[in-house]
Amino acid sequence: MGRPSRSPGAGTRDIMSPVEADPVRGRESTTLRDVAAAAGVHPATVSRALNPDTRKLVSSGTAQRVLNVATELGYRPNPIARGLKTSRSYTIGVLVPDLRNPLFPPIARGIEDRLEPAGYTSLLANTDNDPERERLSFEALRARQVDGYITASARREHPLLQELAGNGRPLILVNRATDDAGLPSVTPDDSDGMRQAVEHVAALGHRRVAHLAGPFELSTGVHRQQGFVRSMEAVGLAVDHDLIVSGSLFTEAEGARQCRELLGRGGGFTAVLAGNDLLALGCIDALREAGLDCPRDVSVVGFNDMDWSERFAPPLTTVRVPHHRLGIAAADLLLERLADAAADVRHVVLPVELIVRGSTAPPPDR
Amino acid sequence: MGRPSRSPGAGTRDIMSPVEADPVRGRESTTLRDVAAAAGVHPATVSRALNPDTRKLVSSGTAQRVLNVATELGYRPNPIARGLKTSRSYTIGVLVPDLRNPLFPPIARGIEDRLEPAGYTSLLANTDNDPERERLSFEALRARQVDGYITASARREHPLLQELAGNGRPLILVNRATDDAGLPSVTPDDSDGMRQAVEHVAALGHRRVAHLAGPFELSTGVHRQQGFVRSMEAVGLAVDHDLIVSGSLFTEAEGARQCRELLGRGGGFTAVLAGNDLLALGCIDALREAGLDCPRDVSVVGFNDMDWSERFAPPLTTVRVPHHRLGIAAADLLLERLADAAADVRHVVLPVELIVRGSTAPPPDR
DNA sequence: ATGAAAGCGCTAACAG
DNA sequence: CTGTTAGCGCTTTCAT
Repeated sequence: MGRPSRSPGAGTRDIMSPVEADPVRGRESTTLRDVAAAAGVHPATVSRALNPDTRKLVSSGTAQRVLNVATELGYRPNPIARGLKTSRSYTIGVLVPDLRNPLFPPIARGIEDRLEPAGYTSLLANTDNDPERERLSFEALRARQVDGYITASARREHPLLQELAGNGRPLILVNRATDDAGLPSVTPDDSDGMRQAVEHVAALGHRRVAHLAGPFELSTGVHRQQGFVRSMEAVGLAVDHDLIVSGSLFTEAEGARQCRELLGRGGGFTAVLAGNDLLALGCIDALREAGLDCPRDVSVVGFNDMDWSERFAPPLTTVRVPHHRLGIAAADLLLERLADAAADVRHVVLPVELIVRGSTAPPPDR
Repeated sequence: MGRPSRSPGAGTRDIMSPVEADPVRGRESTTLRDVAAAAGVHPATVSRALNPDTRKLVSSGTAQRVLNVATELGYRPNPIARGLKTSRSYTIGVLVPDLRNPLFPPIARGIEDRLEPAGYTSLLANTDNDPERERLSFEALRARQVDGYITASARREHPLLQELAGNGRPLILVNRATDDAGLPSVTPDDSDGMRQAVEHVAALGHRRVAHLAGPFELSTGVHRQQGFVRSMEAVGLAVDHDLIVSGSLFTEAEGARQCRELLGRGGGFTAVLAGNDLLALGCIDALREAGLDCPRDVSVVGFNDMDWSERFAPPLTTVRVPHHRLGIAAADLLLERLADAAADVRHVVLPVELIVRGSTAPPPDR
């Protein structure tokens, strides 16, 4: 307040509030035309002066003046109008199965962190892994004229995504990929994560190692399972197919069910590598139900390193997936294709890291 | 394919693919004009026929025909163009401090769940509790012509929000409120939650009860603190101001710091009621550092019932806040004001419920 | 009940 | 360098 630094000689209209040029009904925002009128130039000139890409088309004198007038008037370009003309909305659609799954907030955040400096905003939609809902969400986003999509909802076979790929707007897959390599993707190194987990329990002395597989229709489900099988062989452990139980969901309840099934098959395992953390959590519950302690009787390894896994009882040994960076990388890929629609289709695979905590220990003595 | 139901006499152009009227360059989507041309009516008529609110202005015959043609051509209205005309975007801006804070995903999800059936999409932005970032986010949302805002980022004194309130677009507060009651809000019953927590530990036999307060500039911080003081008095326990330690953040690190401060003051407490779960978690850590066990030596109660609190070591006794419903209610309030800008400013307070788990127990014997 | 015409705010040729 | 002229796709008077 009372700061004197206002340019004094801005004409003779100092009787009016200089900034509030609008009539009383007020809320109409100032438009390009208003700026043009105030600066004494044509609207098109204002447009050119205000857009960095075209600014060089206008004399730096007028450009400066226009800029000043614009800020003075508090001019805010209307991207809707611009979008109508340019058919770009500077909005991108982000689809996730469910934001409440702890995996997705960091991914979404990573996407936003990368997109925002580039002038893009993201429209987030939850699909609940429901194809119908997903289709609707894509429609809604498409209707909003998003410039591109990033989805974390891919299944290995996913006709809808194929279809969208030909749609004209770029589509990036994050966390999960389709079998068809036609779509750019950013995924964690699932099989290497499993390798680290296998080597860890093998080093602890476990020989009978079980795997709780994730859904087969998801890349994360199969890649981790494949990684498990291959790494077991690589470290010279027998792969007993009775010790691999398939799952249809990545949930705690499913993990518990799988674990019970495993136990029902006769058990005899001392370590369980789960397809993800929720499965691992459910597994630990089922073990406890059966009177088995983790890690004393059975070691359990998760996958993802979801938030607070270090606080669980026991603290979870798990493979850390850099979800935030997954989001950043996906946004990068999208930006790349937005700039050049013919850019190569890339598949970025991010390294993962085993975090050893309290849910793994040497096998019990015989 | 091959369906015969196409009006036969639509000219003589049956030599062209009937559906794919677009030239090969294809991806131009079909517009109102295309539908009009195909239906043999004026674009304005199509507009009227397609909009439920104006459909009655057109004969049911033409309306039906237009509708058919529209679906046949796969017509999708362009909300951008419509928005330019009507200055409504059917988009609402949602601001949260950080999506990675487990509080906010369920709120965001609740908002989406309620808004989507009403035809609205939400634009989500993270503010990191940074006023500058918040201002930028609001600008970005405003620029996108959102029809309204819901923010979970309110501080008790919040000039920016006051300012926005007069902005013409409705603004709803969720989870946290401002001191100024001028803005509609949906909040948990913070003081009642504290009452339940106080009564719980009192019933267990605790007399020396401490409070780790949340940030004073947040309504959740003060209301819980006030609830603490009042309820302590109500149950006849002394409020020792040495047992109330203020905090400046809702984080685990801050909770640990507060707890150490409490310990440094001489201790003598047997229960700690934390301003939220993260504070409680940090507190338990600091207790452990000091060689104290929760709940054997000190009982701890959190606030929020964040996901997986039942899995922590020890499972957290905490006050459950219905975050998803908070989001739904906030969306309701917004919809209400969108329909009637002069609707009363309401303040919805949602009930909360103490969930007793393993972090509370009777005080140790002397 | 429908058509004509204008325009939301902006950008993109095309002139000059 | 800057002004003219259209027009993005839709809605809305105003006529008819």
